[in-house]
Amino acid sequence: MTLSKAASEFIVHWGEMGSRWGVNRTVAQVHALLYLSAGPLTAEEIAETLAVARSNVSTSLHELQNWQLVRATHLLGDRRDFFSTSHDVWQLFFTVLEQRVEREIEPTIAALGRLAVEARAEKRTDVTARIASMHAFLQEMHGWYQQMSKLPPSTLRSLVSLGSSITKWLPIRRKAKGEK
Amino acid sequence: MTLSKAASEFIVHWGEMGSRWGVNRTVAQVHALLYLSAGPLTAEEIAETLAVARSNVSTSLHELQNWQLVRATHLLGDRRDFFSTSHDVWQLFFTVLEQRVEREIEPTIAALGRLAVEARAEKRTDVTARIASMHAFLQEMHGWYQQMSKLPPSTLRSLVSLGSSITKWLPIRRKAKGEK
DNA sequence: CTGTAAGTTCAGTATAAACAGAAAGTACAG
DNA sequence: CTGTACTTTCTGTTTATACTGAACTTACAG
Repeated sequence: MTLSKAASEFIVHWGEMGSRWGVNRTVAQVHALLYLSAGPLTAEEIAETLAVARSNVSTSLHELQNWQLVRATHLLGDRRDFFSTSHDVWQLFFTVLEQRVEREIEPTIAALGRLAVEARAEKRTDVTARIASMHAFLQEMHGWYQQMSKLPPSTLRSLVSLGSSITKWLPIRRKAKGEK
Repeated sequence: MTLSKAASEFIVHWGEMGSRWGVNRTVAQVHALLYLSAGPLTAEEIAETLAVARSNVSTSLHELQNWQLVRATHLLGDRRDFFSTSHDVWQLFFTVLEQRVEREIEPTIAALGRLAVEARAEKRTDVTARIASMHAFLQEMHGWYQQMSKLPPSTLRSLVSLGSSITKWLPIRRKAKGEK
């Protein structure tokens, strides 16, 4: 399979973006290719198109499957695995978000909770306060994320398209005297 | 300066988190140290505390200053630079967000805009649609981000603590017949 | 069984990034 | 000026990770 110029540039750019966000370049490129592809592809096709080793594609596809971003499908009378990803960008976004929250944010919150207790035991008041602030912040954001993730996608999209005009609907909140 | 166990673990964890999100480990550790520190520190102190080369600290501090996360201050009669960062987690979060949006998201949106035009010219209808969807998604999120970033911090924090209950305040929205 | 096509795992190599240490630069005190 | 304290820049080395190619495994057709 040969790529159009635009497709190829898209894939290259996606690979670079991946690198900047801690995602393996090949993994990101494989995902980008599947995203652009009209139908499922075999590992062989992916390796040829991206000009990387078959083994590298195998590993990357496993990684993407672990991230729940790619799934394998089969054709009657064909032993090969066919791989595909969602074309729904919102869904992709939430999958990645969900995975990163689960793998990185939640363990970090747990760790900070422990560290705050530890710091307090060490009587380092300032350090304790700093760790606790970070912990509280992550917990608050996480709580918000969890509530948002439970809303139906259509509501979520409405909230995003409303933007800051959402504040118009809220009960009026004014700063009390002396409140900073 | 010697670190308490909790402080040291916090810094190590922060360094690891940095790595996973495409931030240099030392850069993340220096920032974590400054975050925990009650007052400004010299590069020398930072290098000793983290046990890394002075030159590495110098580079990392420059990087952090480019990211607007750290600033240098001075003491009368002291030629050394003293470095510090905000202790306000929300502010730190928004600074990082702002920088990453500026450096990565905005250029990506621009690139996708160009690629969508290019794909259309190549008459690759499916690829065009896929690139355009990604472009539209990023634009929508970016628009939302921009509006949110203009709200006063207190309003923003209220929105986060409201969570999904915000939907209660919205004009009732029901799915029209046949709407999916 | 045997051969072939597909998929996976593994060991070694290559690459890019991080890092240290040395060298150079800068600012100022005396 | 000269020496010292501090900072930056540069070069070579180290390290971590990505990646390849080969060996190995599995499944199945003939």
